[in-house]
Amino acid sequence: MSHDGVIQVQVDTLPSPGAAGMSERRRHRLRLEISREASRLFWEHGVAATSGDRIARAVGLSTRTVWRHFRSKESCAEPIVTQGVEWEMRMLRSWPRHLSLEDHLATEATGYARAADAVEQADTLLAIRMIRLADHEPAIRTAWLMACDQVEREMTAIIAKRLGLPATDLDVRLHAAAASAAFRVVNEELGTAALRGTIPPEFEGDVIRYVARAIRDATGGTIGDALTPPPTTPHH
Amino acid sequence: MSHDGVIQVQVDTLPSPGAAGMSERRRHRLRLEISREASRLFWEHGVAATSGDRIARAVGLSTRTVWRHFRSKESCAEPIVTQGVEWEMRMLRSWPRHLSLEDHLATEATGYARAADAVEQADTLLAIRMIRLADHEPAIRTAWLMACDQVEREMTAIIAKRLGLPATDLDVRLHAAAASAAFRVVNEELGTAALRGTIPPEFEGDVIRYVARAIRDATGGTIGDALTPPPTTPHH
DNA sequence: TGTCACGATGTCACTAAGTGGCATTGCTGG
DNA sequence: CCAGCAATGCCACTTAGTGACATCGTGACA
Repeated sequence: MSHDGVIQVQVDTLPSPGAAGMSERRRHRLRLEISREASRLFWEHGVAATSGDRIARAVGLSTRTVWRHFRSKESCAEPIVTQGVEWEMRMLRSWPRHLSLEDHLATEATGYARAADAVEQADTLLAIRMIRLADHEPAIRTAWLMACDQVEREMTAIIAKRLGLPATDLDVRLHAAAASAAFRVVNEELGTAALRGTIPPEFEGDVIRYVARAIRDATGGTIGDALTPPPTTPHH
Repeated sequence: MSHDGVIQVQVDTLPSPGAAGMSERRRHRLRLEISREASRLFWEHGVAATSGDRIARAVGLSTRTVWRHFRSKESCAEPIVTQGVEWEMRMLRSWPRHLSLEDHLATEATGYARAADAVEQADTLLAIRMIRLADHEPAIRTAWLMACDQVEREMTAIIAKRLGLPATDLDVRLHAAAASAAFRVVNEELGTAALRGTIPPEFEGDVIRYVARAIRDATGGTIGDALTPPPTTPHH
């Protein structure tokens, strides 16, 4: 694999005119906009009944341009789905060494709840719907699994850094895989719950603690504790 | 989702003429045969350069028939990939309550090593190659992730049974997800190692024990121990 | 201000992935 | 030997996705 066993797929963007091209930001926004319309159409009419043409028309672009930004119809769902887990990723990325996972999640989550605006909330709803669609639409499931794949990569980097080990270390990869899998399951559960309008009993009271415990369990207890401030004492 | 939050995708077979049609066995064998040729071609020429026509010609069928058995080009890789993890699934399915995971894997693995014939070994090699191809070919990665998805389902059922909990239980799903993720990573690592012809240091001596420990860790220690013979004492 | 450069988009022709419909084959029980 | 039925083949068709080239918009610079 790319470098010693770490699976590395170019996830979506085409050969990426990104570097020297359209500002990353603008490109990203456009992709997101297309993804919004695509997701809406997928949800309303199903994937099969939503053609590339229709997506393009909905967003006011030529079909060709849509294909310039997405390699396939399904992948149009990816940005919305990815964004749906982005804040969780941000949380993990900003997890300082001197906090336990529970504490960090708790502080971040409250901050986020305040910050979320209407557009973000609508996007989150779309993301949830896509995850749910993934149930019966294999094409969308692919997008969801790809997003989870991304999460796993991030998680690998974070865990590697936290333990002071290389990202190729097998234990690191195992923990990252297990932790992100736990994350995925909780997300699926939360998603369906949100659509049903009910909260599953396990989450009563405190989702944060549940997530933190899930990750702690999935990593055999290795990931979750606060580490002593000086960055030289990983206890592996 | 299909029934309360458990993601359930019809993984590959078309609307399945299976029930009243071609004997399951024959259908399965044919799919496997197509998958063999497809995988070989994917490996030798890449996915993009392998058309449905070519696969059909290679296996001696009309293109139309190939599409009758597979919903997409990529999914042609699935049977081979799935079969690559099948024996592991068989192992887990046959895990009796009174053995620890280590002990069970140890006994089963030796039995399997003896039983594997030439065709099986060739298929396994193909499977490994597909997993490796998944690195750079998103289409194939999908197949691999789908296979892992299947493993997770099986794992869910097994764990549920072992713990005496419903398969929809959140803890069960979390453990299953974490365990099968660990499984996946080990498989990826073993695959690349096998192609390199070297054995990663972590596996020195005893892969079995490593796998067992990985699963034990990923489930926070819940899955792995022997349970006392009477089926009424899950210690959760 | 004009124009030059360049990247994004549009247009159109084309390849290839799948699907629907119907004819043909081949097996199986009577 | 025939009736019936599932599997396959064949052909026409739709649609996802690409390549090549024209056009447009914008920003830098004389």
